[in-house]
Amino acid sequence: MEAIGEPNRRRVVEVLAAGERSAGEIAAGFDISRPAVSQHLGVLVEAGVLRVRRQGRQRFYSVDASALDEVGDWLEAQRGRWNTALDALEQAMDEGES
Amino acid sequence: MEAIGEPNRRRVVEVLAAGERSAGEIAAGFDISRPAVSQHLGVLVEAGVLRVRRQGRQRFYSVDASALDEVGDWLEAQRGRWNTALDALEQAMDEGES
DNA sequence: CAGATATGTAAGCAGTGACTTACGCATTTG
DNA sequence: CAAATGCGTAAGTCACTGCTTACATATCTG
Repeated sequence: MEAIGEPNRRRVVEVLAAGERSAGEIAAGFDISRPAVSQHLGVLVEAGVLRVRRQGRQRFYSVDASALDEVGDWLEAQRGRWNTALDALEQAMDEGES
Repeated sequence: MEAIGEPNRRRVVEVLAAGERSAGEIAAGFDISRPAVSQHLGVLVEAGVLRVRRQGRQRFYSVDASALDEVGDWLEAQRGRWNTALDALEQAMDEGES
């Protein structure tokens, strides 16, 4: 789930949150080249965050609903790590201020 | 505040949460070389997360209490970014499931 | 069928960041 | 004062990652 650490990929997810879009439509909203976006899409699909639906010569991407949980868990894990440090700090500070 | 994104640096903060330590003491707890730790310490000081106190030939590092807030803010900002995406997603899912 | 369209893939470049070794500088110690 | 100790700095390596420019592939369209 490290896939969602990249800003552009986060944006892709945000865009797709509004609904299914074709690769071209998605890429149109970015300044980077279309292949670059395509690569990001590939990473996200690989990570299970997105799904692809082929229709004719187009490919429609959408967020995999089940990924919601995973993303949430990942977020929590990230938070948890820091909270470990923060908690220790706060505690130390409180004690030290005596 | 990007400084605290690196795992080893996070560990440094955790270690220092227990109290002030000399550079050598800190480095002893890591597998990487002493200079590498020194560099991490430098970054953290530069970022305002740590303070240094020179005493003789030793340098004692400790967490800067005021950094607590900044770290917290940074964490919140990170969360916020993702929540933007997550909120949109959840909303879209809820609507879509009709 | 030939050309256009929609998209992925390959290959390579460039920036970044963490790490290592080597070295320099101050401070303590015998 | 010379050696030892505690650290930081310099310089260079390496891996990773995102980007770009070709190029390949599949599908429509006239």
